[in-house]
Amino acid sequence: MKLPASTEWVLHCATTLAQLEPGATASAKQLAEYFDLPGPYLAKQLQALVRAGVLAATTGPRGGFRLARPAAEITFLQLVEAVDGAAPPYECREIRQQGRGALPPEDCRDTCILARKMAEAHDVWRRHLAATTLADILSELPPTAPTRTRSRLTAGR
Amino acid sequence: MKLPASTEWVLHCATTLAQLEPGATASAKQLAEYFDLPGPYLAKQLQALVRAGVLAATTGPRGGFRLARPAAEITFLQLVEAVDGAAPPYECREIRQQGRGALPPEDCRDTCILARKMAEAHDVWRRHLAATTLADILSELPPTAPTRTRSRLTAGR
DNA sequence: GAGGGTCTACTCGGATACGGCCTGTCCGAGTATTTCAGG
DNA sequence: CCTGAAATACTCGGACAGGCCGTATCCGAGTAGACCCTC
Repeated sequence: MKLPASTEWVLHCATTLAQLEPGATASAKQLAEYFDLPGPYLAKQLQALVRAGVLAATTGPRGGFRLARPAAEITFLQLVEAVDGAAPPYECREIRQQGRGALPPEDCRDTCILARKMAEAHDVWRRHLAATTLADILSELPPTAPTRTRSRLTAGR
Repeated sequence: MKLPASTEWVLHCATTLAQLEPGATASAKQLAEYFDLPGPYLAKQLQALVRAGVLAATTGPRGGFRLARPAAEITFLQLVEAVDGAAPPYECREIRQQGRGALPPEDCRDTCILARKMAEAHDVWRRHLAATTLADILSELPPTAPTRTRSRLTAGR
């Protein structure tokens, strides 16, 4: 069970975008240089965030990405599932109904207990990530962070 | 973030072994036929459980696998991490210290807030899986299950 | 000086190769059982 | 009938290929801005 490395990228990029003044944008190239990441591949991940409705993109000069909603309404779960997908890690393939020990269908009306326990754990994980928003992160940053971020980000403009 | 398909296999196999009488064993071939799984590959996963100290293996005729400890002391977490590894899914590569926006080391004494939040979610997940033991599963099965399982399992002996 | 058209340069968006891990398979080492011969 | 050893068949254990997903890269379509020419 491994999350893509791009998960860290989008979390940091979203935190960075949340520090811009409302309406301002940052291009994929700027963000890539800000974190020393492969630019085109980072752009691919940011596109996924646009498809998920978390980011909004504008083309042309001075264009780029910005948050599609207030930072308080963007959760970690939305960011993670945008790049990794929302499929649960444990997939029940109903092996209890296969082979010599196959259970009869009438004993399988309810979902498998094992699958249910695994799904519960996944639900706890999702809830924990859904409880944290970008606004929570910003409130824990030093007050001088946004200005520093903005200046360093636009240094290569 | 995806768990191996063998996760489901070992959960079901461990539940099956927990239904045997104490000291009895079941071979990889028996378990494979019981669930219609690829035998050699299943054996590979069961070996991982042996290395993790969850199962004990005895060779020779009438040999096979059995639980290394009472069912009440075997948690889902031990089973899952035996086949998938204990590495956390989110790996912080400290990209905050790279590129144009690199933070100075004195601002990075504490672990990254993003990594901490992700680690918390992973901890919640692990705790939930650690709270469920094989004994809990057995208590939710119908009382007739163990005898049925034993007879079906040894049918191909 | 003001306005309109064109031109440019920069942006996102999707389609295309490479590498690593999971899946699946095989064969070899070791051992408890079984068998059989001898006493 | 009992004892002992040897043969045997069954088990686990680790080493070997194939396929799929994540990683990395490229080029094309579209657009907002800037420039310049004209009135």
